[in-house]
Amino acid sequence: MPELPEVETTRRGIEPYLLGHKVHHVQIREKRMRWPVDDAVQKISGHMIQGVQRRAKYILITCNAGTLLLHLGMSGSLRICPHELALKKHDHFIISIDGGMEMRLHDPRRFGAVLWHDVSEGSITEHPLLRHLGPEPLVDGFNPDYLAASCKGRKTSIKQHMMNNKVVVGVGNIYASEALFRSGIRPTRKAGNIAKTRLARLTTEIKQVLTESIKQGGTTLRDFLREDGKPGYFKQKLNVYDREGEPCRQCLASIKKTTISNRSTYFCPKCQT
DNA sequence: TTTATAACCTGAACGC
DNA sequence: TGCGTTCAGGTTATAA
Repeated sequence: MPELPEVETTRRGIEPYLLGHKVHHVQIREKRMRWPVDDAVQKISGHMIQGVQRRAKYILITCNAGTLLLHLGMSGSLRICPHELALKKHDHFIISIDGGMEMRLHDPRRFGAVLWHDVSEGSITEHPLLRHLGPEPLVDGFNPDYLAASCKGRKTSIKQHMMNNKVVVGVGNIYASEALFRSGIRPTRKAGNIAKTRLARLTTEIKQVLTESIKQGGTTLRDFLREDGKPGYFKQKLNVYDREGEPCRQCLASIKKTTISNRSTYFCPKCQT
């Protein structure tokens, strides 16, 4: 569910409550997540939080004992709230901070993850889940030359290619469709069969759509809420995602829906070739 | 090596 | 109302 803008919105929301604050208590209410939650995550307890960062869709909460890795999966959200607020079903993991506040991970589908990377295990960038990730989409390393090189000889669809975390991180199902629409590229087109000028455009549009969405606080489709429980406002800006049968905002043609590797994919049959 | 598919899980929406 | 079916924003492990 949450894509990069949602995760970044969440990160920015929780950072002021965590950074420089001491963790008083850690509560694991449900161990059955993507991977079993190890008791080692308790090690953050008693430490002052020194960093709240993001890598791909992982949120990294660092103290001098190690780093807590959080992933929101498809249905996860983080919320900052006072200790007294009643717990909800699917509040699986809780960090109590000084001042009576808590950060709660709520994740009905439990595709999310809560992991501990101890300082003794070396740099967090060498964590098995992070080590092989491609570049962040908003950095200079993700550019037309890089994307063109990555596409060369690839027979898979451009949409699948851009959703591959080894190519570039953080581009999920919504923004893949949106960036391809803005670029005029049909999602089913083979990655290795697209002119470099068009890939250059795609590079720009990926950066653009993600940046715009972050400014709007992410996309709320069903259950994404920001750290303060409010929705994001980017949905109103979507051109194709979840708009099957509705008129294209550019040419009025009916938006089509197809399936690429079991994921719903939306495009305009006239604007995207 | 690359690509496609199955699997993880709950809940909302829909049709009958 | 109730039941069954389908679908959902992600990622890894396994198979082809």
